[in-house]
Amino acid sequence: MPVELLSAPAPASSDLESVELVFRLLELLAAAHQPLGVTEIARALGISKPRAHRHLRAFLVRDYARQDARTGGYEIGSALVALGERARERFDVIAAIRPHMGPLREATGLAVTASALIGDEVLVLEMLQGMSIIEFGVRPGSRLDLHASAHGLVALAFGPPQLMDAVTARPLKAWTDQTIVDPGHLERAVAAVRRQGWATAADGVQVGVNALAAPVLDHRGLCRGAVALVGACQSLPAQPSDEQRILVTSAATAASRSLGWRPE
Amino acid sequence: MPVELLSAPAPASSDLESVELVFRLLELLAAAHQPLGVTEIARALGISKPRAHRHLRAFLVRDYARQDARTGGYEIGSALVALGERARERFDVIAAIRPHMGPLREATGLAVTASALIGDEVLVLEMLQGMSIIEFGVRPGSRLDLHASAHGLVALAFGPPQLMDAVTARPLKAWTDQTIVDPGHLERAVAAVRRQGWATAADGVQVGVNALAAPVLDHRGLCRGAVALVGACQSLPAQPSDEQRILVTSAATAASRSLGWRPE
DNA sequence: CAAGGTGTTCCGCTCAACGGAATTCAGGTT
DNA sequence: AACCTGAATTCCGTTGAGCGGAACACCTTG
Repeated sequence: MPVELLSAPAPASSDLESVELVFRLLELLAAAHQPLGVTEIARALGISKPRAHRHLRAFLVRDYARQDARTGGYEIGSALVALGERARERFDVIAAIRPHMGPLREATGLAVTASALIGDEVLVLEMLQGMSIIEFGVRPGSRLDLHASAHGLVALAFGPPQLMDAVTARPLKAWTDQTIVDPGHLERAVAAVRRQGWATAADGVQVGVNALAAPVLDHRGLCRGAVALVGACQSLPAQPSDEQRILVTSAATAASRSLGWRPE
Repeated sequence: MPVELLSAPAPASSDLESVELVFRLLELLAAAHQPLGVTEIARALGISKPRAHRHLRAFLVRDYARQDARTGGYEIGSALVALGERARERFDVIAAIRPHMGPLREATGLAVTASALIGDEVLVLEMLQGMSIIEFGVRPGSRLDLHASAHGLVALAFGPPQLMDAVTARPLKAWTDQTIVDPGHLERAVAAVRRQGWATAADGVQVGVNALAAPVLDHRGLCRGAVALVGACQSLPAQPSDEQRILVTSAATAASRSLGWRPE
């Protein structure tokens, strides 16, 4: 089972409560591991049974939910698979990285992740499981903290300069006691990443877990995302082997080239 | 660019127009290739500008949309990536098939697709691109016709018997003049698939395109989905090579085993 | 600097959508 | 077979969430 490395989804509110409800219902269905009954759903969302039922019916006609033929329970529908894929495609870095992920996994035996830099967030778009008995990984769709993850450090080092301001504006969350929380310390770490062209973040989010990331740049030299290896500290040490470093950076370089990036 | 093999999404209506609107807006954003302005969106959906704006704001707070910092345009947000992934995970066949897709692609050089049998639909969950210059494929999230695709024939042959009734209840759509449209013909084709353990569907959906599919079965011997190769008829002939057949069927068998299936 | 295009906010009105109650259905249990 | 129990579903009269026209602020562009 993959270790969860994602930051908690921020609960939010707005007017337009009806829209809010649609999203809460979608998320409830997506999180459920089995079909849910109307009553159950109504209770979970704090709404009346007729309301839940009406909404579910509206979900059904567009395939955002499906109804189990035997039990009558409701579960998440296939429309979301298509929609999620469309959303993912839009972040076109993934197309550039994908072809290099498989070989990277074969060569290292470790989990491989690809992330994109969207606004001032690092979003994990794809993951291939490693080959060890105990699996690590980050789920696609997770957002990674800029100061605590290897993906994030790469983004800070090679992404737009205002990223750093956005991060230091808020206090840095200490996921573990190894997480960088001091802005000065972070500046130095990022400078080092910029110099060496890759980042690690041993114990940054989860003790015992390390990642090794390298930036994917586009034709203008802007950082569009990153490729990373993820593994236990024993297989992916804080000082990674030359081989590991070279494999990751050359995968990232290859992906960058297919985005039109050219060295110097 | 991948050839589109998907059946057209059925437009649908229900009461609860507010829910409908949320979905139409999501789909519009997902389909767009660039950020859209409020006015543009309002026009496309046939609603007033304030309404569009209010809805978009509600989308923003939950990350179902994001606003481009420079232009102020709206585009699809990261929440959908996570949601789509969750939806996909739920169809657990994919976890069983995934590990065998990469090697299959390496061995054949063709595109590899994985599908699940959800209710009486075949849903494409994952695709790896082939290695030829011209790419074929089916987008994840697409639904395939049972009578016209290799995935579908496998589902008919190894899935629940009532599937066939569901299919023959409606007239069979002729995608090309090679598509099987006669129920009797379909019965015989399915019987053949059941005997040989794999299916092809040359020109079934698109002239010049063929697929070779084999079933993935669970611990009870029920068909849960399929793995398939997709390619041009010249690289994947109507009568596939022994090598191709063996590669696909053994990948499917391996996936079946990991779902608990045991031979005999 | 007016003219025409954006995005955004305000506010009074209205009908879409709500919830309580009634109804139907499925599956036990006596 | 009759009776229950707890589920899903439908009905319908009521009402406030959310609508749209109008106003506003902010850009370009001629």
